[in-house]
Amino acid sequence: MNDVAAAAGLSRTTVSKFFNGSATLKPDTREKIERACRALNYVPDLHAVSLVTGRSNLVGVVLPFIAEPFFGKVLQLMEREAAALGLQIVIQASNNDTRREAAALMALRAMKVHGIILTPIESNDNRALLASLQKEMRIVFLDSFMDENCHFVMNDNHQSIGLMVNYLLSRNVRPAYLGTPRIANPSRPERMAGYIAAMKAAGETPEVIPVAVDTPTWQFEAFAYEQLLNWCGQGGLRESGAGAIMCTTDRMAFGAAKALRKFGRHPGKDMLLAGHDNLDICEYMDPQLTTVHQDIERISQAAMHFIQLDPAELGGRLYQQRFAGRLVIRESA
Amino acid sequence: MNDVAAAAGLSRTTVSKFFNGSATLKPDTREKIERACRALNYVPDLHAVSLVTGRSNLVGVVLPFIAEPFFGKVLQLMEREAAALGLQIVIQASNNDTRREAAALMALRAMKVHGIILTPIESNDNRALLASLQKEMRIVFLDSFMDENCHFVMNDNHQSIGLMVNYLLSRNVRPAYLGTPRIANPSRPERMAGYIAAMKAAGETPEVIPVAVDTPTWQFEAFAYEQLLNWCGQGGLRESGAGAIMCTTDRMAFGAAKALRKFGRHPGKDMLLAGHDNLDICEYMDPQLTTVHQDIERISQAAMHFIQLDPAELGGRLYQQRFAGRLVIRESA
DNA sequence: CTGAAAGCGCTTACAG
DNA sequence: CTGAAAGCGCTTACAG
Repeated sequence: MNDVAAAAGLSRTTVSKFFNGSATLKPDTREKIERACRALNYVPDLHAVSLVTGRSNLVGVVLPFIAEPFFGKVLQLMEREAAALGLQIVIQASNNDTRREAAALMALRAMKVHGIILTPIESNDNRALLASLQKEMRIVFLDSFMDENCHFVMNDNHQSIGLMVNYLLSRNVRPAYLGTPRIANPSRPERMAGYIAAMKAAGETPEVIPVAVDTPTWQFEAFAYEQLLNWCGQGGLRESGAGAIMCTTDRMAFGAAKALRKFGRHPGKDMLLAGHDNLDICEYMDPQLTTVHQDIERISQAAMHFIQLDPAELGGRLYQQRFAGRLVIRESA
Repeated sequence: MNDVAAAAGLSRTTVSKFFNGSATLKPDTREKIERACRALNYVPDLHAVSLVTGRSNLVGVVLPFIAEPFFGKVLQLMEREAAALGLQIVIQASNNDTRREAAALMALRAMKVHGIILTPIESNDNRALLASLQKEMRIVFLDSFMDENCHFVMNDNHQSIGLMVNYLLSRNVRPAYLGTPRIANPSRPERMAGYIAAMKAAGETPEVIPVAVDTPTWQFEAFAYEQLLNWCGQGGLRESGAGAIMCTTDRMAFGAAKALRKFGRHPGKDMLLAGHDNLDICEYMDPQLTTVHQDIERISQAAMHFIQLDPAELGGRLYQQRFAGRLVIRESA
């Protein structure tokens, strides 16, 4: 910066003002600085800036897994938002390990990140840590949270599940429900409750497919495949009278389809099948998967919007947003 | 840090040594410091550390897209490596836009990142920028590069494609080849050359499916679907005599399967179908996709290994690694 | 609109 | 093994 100031024949203060967007600089001065920067290939040292200002242009994102298609898409959308705001994303995966999650959070704190976007693991291990962190920095929960007393952005599960139940009923089939493994809070109970409520509202008896092993796995396809195989093996298909299997995620529907085929069924023909999320790959499954689109565009936008929000604007209120899903009808139902 | 030093009754120098892993501290001293840190909930300010040391624990990763399943998986694996090395990943997506790519690179430079892992866009726009950046910082190319004069880690395309050609020939079918859209350099020409070479070596005539519009798209499924639809529509299926469609990526195989079905073919039965990469979803396609597994575990590891390598260890040599693929036989071929 | 000065929280020789 | 001092590259009142 000294060099730039010297080359431009100005003081460091003036150069600093230039980078902080001061409107009081003469066009002439600006140009001199721009020229000097270009000549010296100068870019301000962000660590020095962060040290003195006490904040950085970094935003931390902590997700259970990065390669999970839903999270991958959300991350990509958030990156676009971040870039537009001049923010950089530091990405960490907790890998469903509470210690990794805690370490990631602490590292982000040491970096004085602008804020944190977090999809927490379903566990109480980091409850205290999170509670104290929430006091000193901006933290918004995405898709999942510990308790209602936080900022969050997520899908409107009640609405989106209701949409699918009613659509399936309108096709004159009774959907049996296959729920998520024990990982996503509060989406798991919310979606289940949404299914039950919508069925009852329509005067139908809900049928939740029993889950043999309720381990907190992220292998949705394998989980659904095994649970449904089990159910079919025990005569569930015969006894149930359900005309559709309604899954809480697309990935589960992919596993369910495989299990149905194994039992000689043709998903979309003699047994309707529905997912939830609208992953890109749905269009290329056979049959193409009918699902509900989560509004990940707005979810991602809202999360990043919160990060750059001046806390004063919230006026002490909690930032809590739920976005409505949209039915996407394809071949499977 | 002053507070910690005071609380522990020591000087800042000593506390600093503690964090920099000096072995010359008395156990007694260490414990005092640890206690003080815990009491004060202290973590060193990384920006101050970076400012004075001139380097950070940040590593920049620039990919064309984050939600691309292959990149998502690689990113996840790299994050795990980074965490183990005490590094943090700053992720940026170029979105196939050279200006975004240039901006990402400059931002990473301003952050004094430890190094950059880059999958460049196929374009010459940032050639000069990259050349100058390569001189001042560690940059390793992943899966793709501009010219051979760089550090890179990637799949051994010649080997992996040859593997599939020979497998298909061993099943007594002649594979026609559907190549990647114009985006991946040098993988696209390498794989094509690998196919042609393997066919010729086996005494067979190569058959490359002509591509109508060679736009640089990342919509692999849609691209393959359209190209194959075109080809089938023009009687390619009838005239070719090929017994298998060999695709350069799994995602293309998904699109190809859809096109084949549209023309009344049954992938895996009356027309074999093969992919490349071994995405997780392959197992849940119908038919399950036969493919070749890219060794993304080692590719990711090697990339991160390079980042934390002391340049002196290279002794001026280029770090260039190609990893062999592995055949994964399922139902489609 | 511009300049001189203090300070952000650390590390690193250097001296003891 | 520990302490006093300088300095990393910026920003921010403050004075002109």
